[in-house]
Amino acid sequence: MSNATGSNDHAGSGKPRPSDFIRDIVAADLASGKCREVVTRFPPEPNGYLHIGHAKSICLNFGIAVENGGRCNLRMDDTNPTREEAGYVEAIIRDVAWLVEGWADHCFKMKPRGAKPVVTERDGRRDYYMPPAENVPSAELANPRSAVVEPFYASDYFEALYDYALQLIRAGKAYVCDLSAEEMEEYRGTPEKPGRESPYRNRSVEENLDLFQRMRAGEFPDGARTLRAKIDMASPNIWMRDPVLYRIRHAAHHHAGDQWCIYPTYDFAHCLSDYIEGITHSICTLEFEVHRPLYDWILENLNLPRPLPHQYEFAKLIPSYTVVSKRKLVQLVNEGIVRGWDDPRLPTLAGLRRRGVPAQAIRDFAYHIGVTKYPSLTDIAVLEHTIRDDLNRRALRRLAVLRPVKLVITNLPEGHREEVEAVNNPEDPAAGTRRVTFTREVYIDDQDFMEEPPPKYHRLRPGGEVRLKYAYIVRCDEVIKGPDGRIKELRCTADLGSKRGGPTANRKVKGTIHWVSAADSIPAEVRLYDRLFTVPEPDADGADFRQFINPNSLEVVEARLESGLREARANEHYQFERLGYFYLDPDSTADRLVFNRTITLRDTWAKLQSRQQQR
RNA sequence: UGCCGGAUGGUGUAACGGUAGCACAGCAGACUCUGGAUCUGUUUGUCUAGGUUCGAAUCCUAGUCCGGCAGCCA
Repeated sequence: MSNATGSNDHAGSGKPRPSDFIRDIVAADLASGKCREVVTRFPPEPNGYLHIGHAKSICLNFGIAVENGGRCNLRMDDTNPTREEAGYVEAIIRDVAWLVEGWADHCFKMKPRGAKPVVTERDGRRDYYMPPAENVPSAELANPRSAVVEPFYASDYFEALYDYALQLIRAGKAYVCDLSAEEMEEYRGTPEKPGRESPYRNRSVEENLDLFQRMRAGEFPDGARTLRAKIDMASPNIWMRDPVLYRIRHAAHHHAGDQWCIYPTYDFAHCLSDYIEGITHSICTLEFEVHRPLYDWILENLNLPRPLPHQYEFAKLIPSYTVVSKRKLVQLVNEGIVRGWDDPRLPTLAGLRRRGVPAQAIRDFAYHIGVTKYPSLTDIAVLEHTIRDDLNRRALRRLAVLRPVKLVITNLPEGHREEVEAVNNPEDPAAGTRRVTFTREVYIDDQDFMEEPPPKYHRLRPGGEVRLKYAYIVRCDEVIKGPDGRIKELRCTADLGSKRGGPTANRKVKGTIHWVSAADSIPAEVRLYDRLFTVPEPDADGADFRQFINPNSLEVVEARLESGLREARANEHYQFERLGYFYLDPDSTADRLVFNRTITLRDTWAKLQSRQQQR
């Protein structure tokens, strides 16, 4: 098939375009001429924050648009006024724009602010169509309060949906039902037993029309009546047993205001929203598979003039060592187990972003996990790998000491101070070098010295040698302890000829450790994050996931950073050498820096050590 | 036990009747002024039983196991 209009590069990763059963269908539809352009949509309900699971869906929907020169609409699936809030809409726009920026922003579609569907006559049939805004600068797409564009909203189609409901009634395919919720449940039957027809099922068209109009006019209380599709109460598929299309809810809507007291259900609104926007491929998760016959039934019974959208289902992401369900995320936030929706320990896009995870790494993750109909548990190590892989290439290297121990070089004069040259990124020579101040007294990390080290320990020990990165090889002569027995300082002598370019520079020593100048470094708060849960599936078998919370998911240390980090920038990713990747937190102030550890470096020593301990 | 869907190494995925491949994880080694990165090697797999075929992960039959569905949630 042709790539003429699409990118052959997946998600900006340089990897070949992916292939999966949905992309195969899209390619076949294009090849057969079943559709000429590809239009997808990402339809979150604005009642929570987007998370890594949504990222899979976003990458799928936007990816298909990018690869085929199509477009992808961001749509708020907001048909239930009692659950949804405008505040979430802004967060969703921000997260989506962040995730697709630089990759799919040209396919990312919103609509002119305030626009409603265009009404036309086609072949004597009334038609509603909601086109996207054209030529929108990407800054506007990323601005949740843009004056020119806004997302698509299912609630903008309420008038059209009402009209479609009227058409169904007139065709004798929908009726107003007076059964209470409890009665309806009873009439519905069970999966094994067919349901019974409602006594209101055979009302006349005129009576249905009258009643439905009065439902809209607010004549009945919540729950008094519903509009139902007239399909088949004996269907083996529960969703075909005269499903509810409209319910009465005397409640204001976050977007539509207070003009409605009847609201369409998901099943009625979703397929028609897709149609109205000209969606070709409506991609959703597996739990909607059994709804597909209803999706098709509604569209096919409306005599619509344009091509109909089709629904395809894939398995949603289940990541290990975290939870992703809206209810559980809300619980973590509301119970104060984490500090908010953007807590860096959460799998929310806002949390991952704050932690320092690049959007590219999330897109790479989506690429690696693939798309199938098999509901699998995905090892979070795959995400950790794509994060390290991306950050290794781009992060600026800096020196920082998390748990400082003083090291004094006795053969250097009091007040000695010099500058050494340090590499900014060994993966990227263009990143250049910088000067770092080296002094007689430095700090090293307490893990880099042991009085009685285990076998294979390559770092500093009494009488042992180690290289201070970019500076000298030092030998530990003496360990000075305070009255409490804790190490106060390490007294060392340096091999003064061992600096780069010096006569003994090429001497081999087992270990190289990082350091910062005692006098020239700056203090900072560093937040060390670990997985939020201690088990791969914290919510398996209906167990209370809170019992598996990792008590050490956050550790705060008072660190010392090389002084150049005073100018650390937000949005810049840093590697603190030998420690991991770090990212400036918005809690930082002018005189107090706060860093989040995005992720540690791969640590083969730690692995070796834990294996030794297990023996 | 109704309907819909699914099953390939430890995990995730590819192979579209023709050599079971890739990634992550693991293990072993090389290299290294990051125990990082990089490179090399390597352990482990087609749910079961029949059938069709020169040939089956793939097609057929039967079974097993797993997931989803009985909101006026999405």
